[in-house]
Amino acid sequence: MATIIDIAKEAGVSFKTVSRVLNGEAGVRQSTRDRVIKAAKALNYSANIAARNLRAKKPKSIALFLNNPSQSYSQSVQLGALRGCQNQGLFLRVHDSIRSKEILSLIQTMEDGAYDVAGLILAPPLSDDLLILEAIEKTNLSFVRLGTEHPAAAGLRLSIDDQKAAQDMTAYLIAQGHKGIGFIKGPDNYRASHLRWAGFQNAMRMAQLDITEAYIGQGDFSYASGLQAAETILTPGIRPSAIFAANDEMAAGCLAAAYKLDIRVPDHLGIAGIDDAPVATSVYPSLTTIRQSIAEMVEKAVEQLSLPGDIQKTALLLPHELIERESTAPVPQI
Amino acid sequence: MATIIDIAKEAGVSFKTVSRVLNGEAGVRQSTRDRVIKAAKALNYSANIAARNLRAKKPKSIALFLNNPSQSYSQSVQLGALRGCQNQGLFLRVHDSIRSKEILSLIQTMEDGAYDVAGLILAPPLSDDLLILEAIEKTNLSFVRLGTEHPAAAGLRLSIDDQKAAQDMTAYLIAQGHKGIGFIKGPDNYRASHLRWAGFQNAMRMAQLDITEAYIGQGDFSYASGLQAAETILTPGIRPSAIFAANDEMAAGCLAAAYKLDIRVPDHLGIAGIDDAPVATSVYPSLTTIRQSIAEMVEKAVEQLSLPGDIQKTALLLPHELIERESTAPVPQI
DNA sequence: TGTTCAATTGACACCGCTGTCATTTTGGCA
DNA sequence: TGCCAAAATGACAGCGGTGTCAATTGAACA
Repeated sequence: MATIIDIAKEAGVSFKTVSRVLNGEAGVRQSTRDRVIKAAKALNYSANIAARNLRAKKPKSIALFLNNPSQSYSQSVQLGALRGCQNQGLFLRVHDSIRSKEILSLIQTMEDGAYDVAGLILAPPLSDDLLILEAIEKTNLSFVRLGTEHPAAAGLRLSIDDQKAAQDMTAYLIAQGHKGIGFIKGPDNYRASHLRWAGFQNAMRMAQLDITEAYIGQGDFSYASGLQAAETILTPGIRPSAIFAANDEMAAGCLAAAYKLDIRVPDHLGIAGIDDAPVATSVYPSLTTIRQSIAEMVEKAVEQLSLPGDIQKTALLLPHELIERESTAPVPQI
Repeated sequence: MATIIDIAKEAGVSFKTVSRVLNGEAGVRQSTRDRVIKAAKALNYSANIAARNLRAKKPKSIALFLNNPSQSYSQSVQLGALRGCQNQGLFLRVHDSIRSKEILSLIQTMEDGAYDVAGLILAPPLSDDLLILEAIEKTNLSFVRLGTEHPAAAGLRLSIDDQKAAQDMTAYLIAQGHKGIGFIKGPDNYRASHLRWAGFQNAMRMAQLDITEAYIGQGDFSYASGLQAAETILTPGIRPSAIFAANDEMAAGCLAAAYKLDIRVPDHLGIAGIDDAPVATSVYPSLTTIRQSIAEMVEKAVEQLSLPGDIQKTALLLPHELIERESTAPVPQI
């Protein structure tokens, strides 16, 4: 375990200069810089983040607020947050499924300096909870909102372009020959729900297809809700030829409903979701979906929060990708 | 953010004494100890792990070797490891699905002091890879092996009682009235595969039921392999009335096979798995399974490795629990 | 009551790094 | 060539703890 002192000796400079180079500070001659970098490489140096943070008096934790019914979503978020914190040498405090009131009082405590938080991360649906947002805005805490682009509050917003994603998927289904397409909405308190719904409507309108009221269901992003909504949609004699669920867990629920009602997928019913959750490839048929890398998004969030200076107050749209799997197929031409 | 110095002032002792109390060291009078603890509580003190590790020169990382085809399993392992490392103030280096040869050379590097590793964690199937185990034993690195109790090498072993778990599940199926029970084995290079298979055999023998060769399949713990194995088992006219898969992903595969072959679950076929993976509750019907807390197990592994002194060289068996869901039901009496 | 030795407690350095500020080089220009 | 400001570099303290070892205290005993 080489230290900057070892490097200093090796390069024949003071350890402070090494510190400068390693932190990319200005005021070091290029030739010196090169020498130091070469020495660091030679000694296979890796910084002691703990010591660095200690002296630099960086805040030492990130608070993650989580309250999502989807287990896989929560897992991904936590994984990403944890990885990001490791990289930045921060501690993560996960606050899972606690009531708004508790969150409010926690925020107050943090504002008072407890836990030495660098910032907060709000996962949906908390990221659009006006009560909470308002409370945070009153403090001077930095925060990142996940899965929303709504400018309801300051703070960086990180999400995919939900509307475009849903539009893409709907267009894909239409291109496959579907005309009567059902949609299962996410819960109202998620901003993404509205955008995905809007994207669906957009694509339908652009293709001059009607949206049939009876084909639209309401879910809460859980498997059970998808199952129930799909059962309601599919039970009458006239049915959609495809159902697009606002997330994968609900899409898995649709699959279950189809199974119960003896409707073959994808032959008689196409099903699509969003998220590319693990479940998408552990069901039969595997789900056509939109991939978004939740873990990476959260990792990025942590990174932003650990940066010095104020956080950007803009929305960052992350890329998404349509993944074609077995749950959809071209509609046979009659 | 109170420091030990604040506590020292509050309690009227030197900061060194505070340090002693906080670390549970001997040689502090009980009355002093009480005073310090009271002061610490009053100031809502929480230790700065970074500073502590810095001076105490604790090793600063844990290496996790991972090579598991099951995504959810890998996720859980990582989540647990990451949490454990956070608590101990350690860094985690995840080495995912790399070849044995690379692992070997990595181990060598670590033995030479690189990364300052406190220890290694081997997730199955690596935890029973004799080549790797042999290489590690030659070093003086501590290590924990997950999902195995086989004394093939030193190092702590952490797992559930796989044999007992499989036996429990089989007995449960038998109690439901099943007589012809199929089994889908895990891959040979997992110790747990053999134990689960043995547990299945045991329970069948104890119930004086024959094991039908044609009802036994071979999988690799992946969804696809479960699907394929189940298709083979279920295609002939005579079929088992239940299939017990050695993990949940394969059980999900069985469900898919049943669906493809138009066999209703649980009415005409019972299906059970092991793990209580997220997928168990995102398929229809939801899977009867054995719950084991993988994340907790790994968290415990990290804890063990961060402890000073040599690691125990025993096997620790963690509790498991049978979860009854929709994929199994009593066999109707004729 | 004085002495002794173990039980307590405290003083101080230092872990690896960054912040501050002083010092040394450097290059431009008269 | 000499001078000076700017650029480059270095010295040193200190972040919040722990390790070492010395100093103090207290109880037991003479």
